[in-house]
Amino acid sequence: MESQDLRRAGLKVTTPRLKILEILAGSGIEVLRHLSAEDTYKRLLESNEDIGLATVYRVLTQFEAAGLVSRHHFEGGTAVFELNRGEHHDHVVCLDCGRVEEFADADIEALQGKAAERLGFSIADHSLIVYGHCQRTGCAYRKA
Amino acid sequence: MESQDLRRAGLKVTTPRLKILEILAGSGIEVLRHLSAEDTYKRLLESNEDIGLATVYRVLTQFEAAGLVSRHHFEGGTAVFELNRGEHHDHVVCLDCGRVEEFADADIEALQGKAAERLGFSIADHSLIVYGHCQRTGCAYRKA
DNA sequence: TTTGCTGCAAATGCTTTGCATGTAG
DNA sequence: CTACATGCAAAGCATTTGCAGCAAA
Repeated sequence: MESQDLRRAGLKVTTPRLKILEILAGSGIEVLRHLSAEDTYKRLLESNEDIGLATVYRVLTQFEAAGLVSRHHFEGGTAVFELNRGEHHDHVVCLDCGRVEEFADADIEALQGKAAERLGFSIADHSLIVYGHCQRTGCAYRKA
Repeated sequence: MESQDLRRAGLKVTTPRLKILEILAGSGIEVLRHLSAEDTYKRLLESNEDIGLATVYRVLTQFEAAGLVSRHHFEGGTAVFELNRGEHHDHVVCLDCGRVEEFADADIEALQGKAAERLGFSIADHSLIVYGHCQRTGCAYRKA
């Protein structure tokens, strides 16, 4: 039950929070994993939920603070959110169709860490995004 | 002469463009290498230049299109610009003082490339930003 | 009941644009 | 002279916030 996650995060269990968590968790489909606030809002409307956009932003921000979701800034001024599933990973974004794929590479992580240490930094976080073009059928239809 | 760079980029040589290029190039000091539009604008005012903020944005955007500068989105909603000096590099940003350091790592580049290819992407670009805390004297005074 | 949540509308911060004027080539 | 640049003010977007009403515990 998702209510547990909310309680554990010290948040009251409310409809908006449950529904948003559901939407983030429900779309197991990888292409739909990364949602903007607006995307999430639209999904809520489609589900006939009467939840304001401001609440969506508030809830997503709280989820982020609670460690339930991650916020990413892919290019285009709009932030996207994704449910945390434990393991860290980086992203590849298709410039044509917006498709987002994930990958994890321990070697890259290690090298990053070394580079930052060499400069006298203790690492708190990092963001690695590769932009490219995917060679998939159906590509380019989402951006249009 | 910097006018050459402008002409080569197909841009008319005007005072705003020259001054902005100067500011970006002039501050060889590494800490001052990454400037927001607002930062740049303030420098212009300090130099008694009567140039509007809108022009700063326009010029920086043109410079980016011409390949003269790169735009980065470090966390915080504000874009920063940096003069291109040929070699690609990544960034480490101090969360306390905002200091930005650069590093280049061919191994990371190669691994990124492989990861993206494995997913069926041809790479166009990428952004790697490490956030951390620098252990420097004077740290934490810039953010305040 | 009490504390914390929500919706709405207004405010914010960064960036872009329309338009009349100015200027490089 | 002509095309492109600039300045200013207004518009645009994504996101945040103030506040009165609501709801979870």
